[in-house]
Amino acid sequence: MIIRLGYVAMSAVVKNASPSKTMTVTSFSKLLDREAAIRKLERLGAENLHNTLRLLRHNRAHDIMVFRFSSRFIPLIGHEMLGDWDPIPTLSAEFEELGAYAKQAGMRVSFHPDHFTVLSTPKEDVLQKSIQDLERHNAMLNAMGLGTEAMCNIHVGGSYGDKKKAAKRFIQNFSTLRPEIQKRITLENDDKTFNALETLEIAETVGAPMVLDVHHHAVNNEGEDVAELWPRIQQTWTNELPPKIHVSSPKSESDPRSHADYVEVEPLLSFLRAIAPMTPKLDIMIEAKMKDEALFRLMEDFKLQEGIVILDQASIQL
DNA sequence: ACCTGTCAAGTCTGG
DNA sequence: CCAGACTTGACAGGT
Repeated sequence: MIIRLGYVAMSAVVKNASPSKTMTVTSFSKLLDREAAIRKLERLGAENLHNTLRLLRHNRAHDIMVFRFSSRFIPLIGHEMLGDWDPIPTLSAEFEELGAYAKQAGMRVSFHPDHFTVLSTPKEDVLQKSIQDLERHNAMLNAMGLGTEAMCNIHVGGSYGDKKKAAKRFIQNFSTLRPEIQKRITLENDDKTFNALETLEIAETVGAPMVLDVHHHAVNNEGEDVAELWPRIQQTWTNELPPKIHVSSPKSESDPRSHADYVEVEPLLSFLRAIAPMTPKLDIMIEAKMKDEALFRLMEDFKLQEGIVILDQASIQL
């Protein structure tokens, strides 16, 4: 099994390279010249995209081929206060440069619209905002010139006291999305509501690939053996992409759901060894506080293990 | 330079 | 029905 490691949005190594500089509504409102205020938002967006390009260069220098973009590239995008302001065409040159770099380097990039995007919601306004959010993420990927291999990972959402009904609503709402958006969605099990098996069943129904979060599974399950679920999870990856999993370690015994600074190698390795015989390729997204620093430390830990071939700075063979 | 409270968005819990 | 927690990086305003 060939495994590639990646990390999320920002670097612990590259300094002053935030991909999510922002502006609050309060400070935007204080600016008297609205046009100038909007230009400022666009400048922040350009800066975030430029910093992200710096991160991609850093990634390439360290053989990191898997990366998730920040969902906060453009401050206040979608806020009702800004009406029909559409900064994506304004920033098309920056988006294009970023996408071209990723594509040329053969990197796997993605988005993870955050928990305000909920397709299981019973509220029409929340649903519409969620769809708009997905549309914006899709538009950014298109502006980067990337195809449907660059995907948006989301959770199923809340249960509203009746998980079965919520799941049905998710499936119904998903089916109303434009096909282009549908093709770009992956579904991830969460740490409180929709567990791995429930998420898998929904993913199978709507035909979306499932991203397994091993840590979420550890804190939200009904006794399922995740290695036993794996063949079904893997089968949701019908496109050419290798399956992707999320990996992190619990912060502490008293706070098992929070993410630790680094990733424990042992529990990860036992899962990887269990699925290796049936999995030719796997991409791992590391979700640790120390970001790429955690990735490098995990690689050091892999080097000390038996039966692992180190392929380069960010990938191994097992 | 450093510290603390606050922040667009949604959901859930508890009062 | 409403306030606060959840979670997170970064702003904003203070010293």
